[in-house]
Amino acid sequence: MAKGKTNPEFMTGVPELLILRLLSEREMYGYELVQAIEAVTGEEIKVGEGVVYPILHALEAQGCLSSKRKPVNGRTRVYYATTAAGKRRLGTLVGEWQRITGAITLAMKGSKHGIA
Amino acid sequence: MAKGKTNPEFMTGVPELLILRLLSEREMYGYELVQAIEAVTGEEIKVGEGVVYPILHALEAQGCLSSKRKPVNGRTRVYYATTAAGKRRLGTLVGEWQRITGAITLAMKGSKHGIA
DNA sequence: GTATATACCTTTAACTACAAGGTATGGAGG
DNA sequence: CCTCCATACCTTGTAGTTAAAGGTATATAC
Repeated sequence: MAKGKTNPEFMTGVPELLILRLLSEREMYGYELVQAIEAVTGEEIKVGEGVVYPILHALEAQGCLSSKRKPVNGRTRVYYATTAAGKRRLGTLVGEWQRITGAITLAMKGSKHGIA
Repeated sequence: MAKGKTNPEFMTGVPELLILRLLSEREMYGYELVQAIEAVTGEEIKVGEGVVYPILHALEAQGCLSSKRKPVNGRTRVYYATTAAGKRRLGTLVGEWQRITGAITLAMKGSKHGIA
């Protein structure tokens, strides 16, 4: 099936980070997360449902998320919220993100392609 | 063989970015790059030879790098240097990196897990 | 002579994002 | 009524990537 490029540069772990970040503010459902990610990143990052749902299921299986089904207008929504383990996981990911970005910024210094 | 975790968070594309960045300053050989990456990132990022060599070969196949063999003390070193295409590729990657980090910074704002 | 550092390389495994589909309901437009 | 689109859930298959673990070989140090 898939023809387009997979695993684009610098995207590994980003969907999980954004999902945990958004759910740490308020509970949301999958379809809502897809649009919320686009919104909070200024339309720069877009993830499909095929990315979001597997991550939600995996995080729930790990105990990082809790879910509850809510019927709304005949449709069923599955709302997810972060657990204590989920907040710890988010903290870990944020730390990793800062570690990597810090290292890259350091490595890029003093170049015409420099970042900082 | 492999048992440990592969594809760690936020690392996709990072080795290629660092390799192109280092080679844009001066020509280097594979074994040297492994240690240089560790050095310029303040020991935060370490990549093995099994990561570096395949990337060097792929970039050369794409015309982003040129190579020349130099015998040194009985051993053979393969020095790589960036071509014009390699510099363009580096520019693209840096742009992507800034786009993603900018988007994440935006998304993380106003949280206790915030970045900026 | 044995171990370590140098220097090249490949193979295997695990993970991940993405595309492309599939199912189903409700509302709007013709 | 019928079609289309948005909503809302989901799975499957593929390609690309890193990392670990090997394999080969030479020079130097102990």
